[in-house]
Amino acid sequence: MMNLDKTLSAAALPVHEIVYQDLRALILFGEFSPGEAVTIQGLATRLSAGLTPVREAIRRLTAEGALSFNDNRRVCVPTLSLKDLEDVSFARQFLEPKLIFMAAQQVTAQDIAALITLDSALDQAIFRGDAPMYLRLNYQFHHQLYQLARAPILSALTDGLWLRFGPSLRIVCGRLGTLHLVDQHKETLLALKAGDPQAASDAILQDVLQGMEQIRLGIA
Amino acid sequence: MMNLDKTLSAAALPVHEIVYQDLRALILFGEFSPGEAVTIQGLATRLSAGLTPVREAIRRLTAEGALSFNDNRRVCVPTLSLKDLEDVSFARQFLEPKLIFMAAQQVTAQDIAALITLDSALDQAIFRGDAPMYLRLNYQFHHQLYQLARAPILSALTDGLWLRFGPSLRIVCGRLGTLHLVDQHKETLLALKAGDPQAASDAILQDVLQGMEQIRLGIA
DNA sequence: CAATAAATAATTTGATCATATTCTGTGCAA
DNA sequence: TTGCACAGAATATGATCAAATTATTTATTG
Repeated sequence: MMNLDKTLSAAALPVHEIVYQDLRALILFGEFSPGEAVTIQGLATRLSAGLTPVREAIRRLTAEGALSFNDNRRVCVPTLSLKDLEDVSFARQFLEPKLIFMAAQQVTAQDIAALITLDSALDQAIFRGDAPMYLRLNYQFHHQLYQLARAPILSALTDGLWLRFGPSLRIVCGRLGTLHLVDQHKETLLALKAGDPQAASDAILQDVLQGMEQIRLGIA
Repeated sequence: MMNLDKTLSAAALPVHEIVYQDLRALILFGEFSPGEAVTIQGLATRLSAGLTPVREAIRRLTAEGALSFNDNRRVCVPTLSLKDLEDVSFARQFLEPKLIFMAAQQVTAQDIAALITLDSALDQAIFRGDAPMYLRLNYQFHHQLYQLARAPILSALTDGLWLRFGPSLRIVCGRLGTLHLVDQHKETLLALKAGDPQAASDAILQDVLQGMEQIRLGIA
């Protein structure tokens, strides 16, 4: 008999991959908060998966810093200290401008159009006060820029940082709402259209600094 | 009955942790070369472990970029392209100086003494032409510096980069020997003793640039 | 007939699960 | 306070199935 999954989805991903993505989304956009405990069996039940795939997904996210493996062998979502936030901020401050500089050098009109669409949806989410959607789209906007740089290693490093501050960002948004949020996406897009890598890089740096400052205010 | 492991080793680490460390060492210092395939069952046999712990270790190292997960669902040690090396180099160029700057601000005389011991052993390994030992000690020297910075997130990022260029560095050493190797460890240690964070930071930057250049020459 | 290509069988490897074992912390009793 | 038992959770194994690779055979063509 033919595999239904293959006909419906593109590639029939392994369960451990699906669990990884689901758990990742739960941490970034969902309901897992800093400090919250994560049990293997709980996740297996929740996502209707076996223990082995869940285990694999957890190890992966632990390696990325999205989860922390305690001495008790228990796993939880780490709490970001102010010191940690400074470290993340430092890393983002040079990684993101570099990525966007590289992206700007090879971006196509089509790529820019896609980014503009994304940014419009983002604005609407902010206006509606739809925090979960804002979180998703904001991440997606940045993530898509990373992809355009075609620098897999730097992209992976930068992507990984989102898992560190994601849960805190979510808490901040939940507490303060979305209406006050500002970004430098418009400026970045203008620089991309103008084919000015340096300006795009500068705009993103401002965006990063603003974003990190929001979190600092939120968790302080 | 009492667990023997606990009396002998420090903590009775889980098998998946031991497998992780072993496999990590095999990639960094051992015999796994870029492009080489890694099979779950092969590792399980080799390390006398079950499939699940091996699986977990592999997922962890995949997340760190030490292994790559192909479309075939097979796993192998990735080959570092010149472009990749540039990216790694870029990241190291700002991460390591930052870490060493922070380390220099809180390093103790005891810490410095330990580093000097390490560096002496390193010199001897170079003199003896003992490449495997050189690789281990060189990594350990840097790793120990990272620890002193007390910046877990930045340390983890930087540590992870070694897994990216480790296999290539090993090949280069095997091909060119160790006698021509140079580093800036002495200068770094002097700056640490003098309590001069900026000088230590500068010295490490030179060390990183030299190291990356060695690899570039080796894989070109 | 030789050589290449296609099809098929055999083997290896990966994915997942059910189950047994070990570990950790907690509450209760001495 | 100390020791013990128990519940919840993590750990680890081997069995089973599915997918992919390799080897073998068969077919086809120049």
